[in-house]
Amino acid sequence: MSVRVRFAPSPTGYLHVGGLRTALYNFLFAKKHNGKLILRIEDTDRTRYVPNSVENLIKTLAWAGIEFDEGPHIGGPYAPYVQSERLEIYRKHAEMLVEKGWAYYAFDTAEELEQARQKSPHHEFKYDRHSMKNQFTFGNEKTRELISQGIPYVIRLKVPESQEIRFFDIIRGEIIVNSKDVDDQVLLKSDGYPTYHLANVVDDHLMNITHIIRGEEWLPSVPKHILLYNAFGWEVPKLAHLPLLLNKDKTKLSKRQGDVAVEDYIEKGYFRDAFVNFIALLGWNPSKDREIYSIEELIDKFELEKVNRAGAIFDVVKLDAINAKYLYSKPVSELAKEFRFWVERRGYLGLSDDYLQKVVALLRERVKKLPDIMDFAPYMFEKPVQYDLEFLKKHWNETTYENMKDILTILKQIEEFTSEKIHDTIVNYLNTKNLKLRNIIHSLRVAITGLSYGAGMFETMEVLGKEEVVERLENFLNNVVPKIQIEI
RNA sequence: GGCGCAUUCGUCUAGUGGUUAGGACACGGCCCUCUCAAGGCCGCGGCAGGGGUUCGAAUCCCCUAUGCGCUACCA
Repeated sequence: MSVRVRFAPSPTGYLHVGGLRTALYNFLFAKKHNGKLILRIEDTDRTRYVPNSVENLIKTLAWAGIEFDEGPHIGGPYAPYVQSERLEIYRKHAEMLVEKGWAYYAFDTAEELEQARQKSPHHEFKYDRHSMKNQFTFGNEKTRELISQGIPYVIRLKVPESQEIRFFDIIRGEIIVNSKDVDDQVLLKSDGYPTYHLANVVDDHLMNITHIIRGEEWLPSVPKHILLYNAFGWEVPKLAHLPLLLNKDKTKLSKRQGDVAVEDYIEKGYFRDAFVNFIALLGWNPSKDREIYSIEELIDKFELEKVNRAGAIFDVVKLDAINAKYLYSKPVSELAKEFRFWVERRGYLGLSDDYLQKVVALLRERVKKLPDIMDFAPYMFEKPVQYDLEFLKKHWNETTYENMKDILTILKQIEEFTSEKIHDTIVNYLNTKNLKLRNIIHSLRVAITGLSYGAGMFETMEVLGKEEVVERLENFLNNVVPKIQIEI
């Protein structure tokens, strides 16, 4: 049978980076085996539904390069792909289970259950079908009567008293759980919606899913699912439970401790391929001495069997390093195109492609992310508004002003304003004064950029252009120096 | 509390009975140098602990510890 896998998120807002990794592994696995990737929306909790999150999810996944073969946005042979549109299917299956004796009606209210839970000291409450309000304690006749009267009810799974449930996980191997530790899970809620467990099992079967690849937090509920598959007489799909993505303190990755929404990282300017590359390597690694992989290579090398079992901490520092590697190796023309988006968003309009290319080429090795260039070197976009006086003080002496004035004069005479020409011109001048480059270059840098750091000074001047450089120097000498004279 | 899963440098990981336990990021030093980077070289640093099995264990088994997850009419 050909591979069919699914990504089944809840529409509760944004796409979590853990969700992206789950989606990515499903995607890689599907592509690797020429299978299909299905998007299924698990919106069975009406209280947590957030409008527009499905559109958002799809958009964000598309940003990462993950496209689906079937889903609510494109349809498919197993539609609908939104669980809230499949309510009758779940009800029918839940009732089928009751008929077969695998499930039963129960009438306990949420408050009653809550109270019962309060009584047990440490979360040790387990639903007792022999003492609470349900089909067994009430009898079939009364149960029918209550239902016909419209009394709210749920349908619960009748879990065997003591039975060994064993299953095989591709990543973790064989796992054995005794059914005495499994609760009589609610399958159909009193509002008519199914719980995750019922909907998931029914849909995975009806949609012919061959492999369930999902987060480790689902591992403890697999026994319930096995019981359901058995009750229906269905084959259990292959299982693979992925290790969790963790915060620095090793708890499950969550808000509060940093950004968890993929959108946050898009917003910060990480490259999609770098981000996907990073995420893919959290919990899986195809080799021992490489970490930069294109999506095609990831697909080619992906193996569920090689996925790690232990959780992985999401470390932004490492992400930055990988993003920087992409930044240093992508073609400048491509980067400039993308850079324009960020630049214009900050309100720097009307810059030429040529200029942006030069700026990127000059500064990309000094930052981690494309838009960081604007923070690192604002002077490439606007005239300096502040000057690093602390730094200037260290390099300024009684002759600096006159030297700089002379340099301004000779710079004006350069016809081809290239970094080599600028360099030679200034060095020649300094030689006549018996000075070294280091005696003037730092002050010059502050005068032109306002900062103590940046790309090579001559290259920077070339990119800024003669007119701009002259203007800045004149302004510095005529207007800035008099004002700051006392301080330096 | 119960059940489950996990445990190799600070972090991501390679490793599947015989390796000086490898790489990357981070960190430190040196080189390069007009600053800041990038790059090159060097260094720091790890098999949670204890028992077995074995000629030999990071690798297999058991125990302990620790961490995490689940324990909802949430997913």
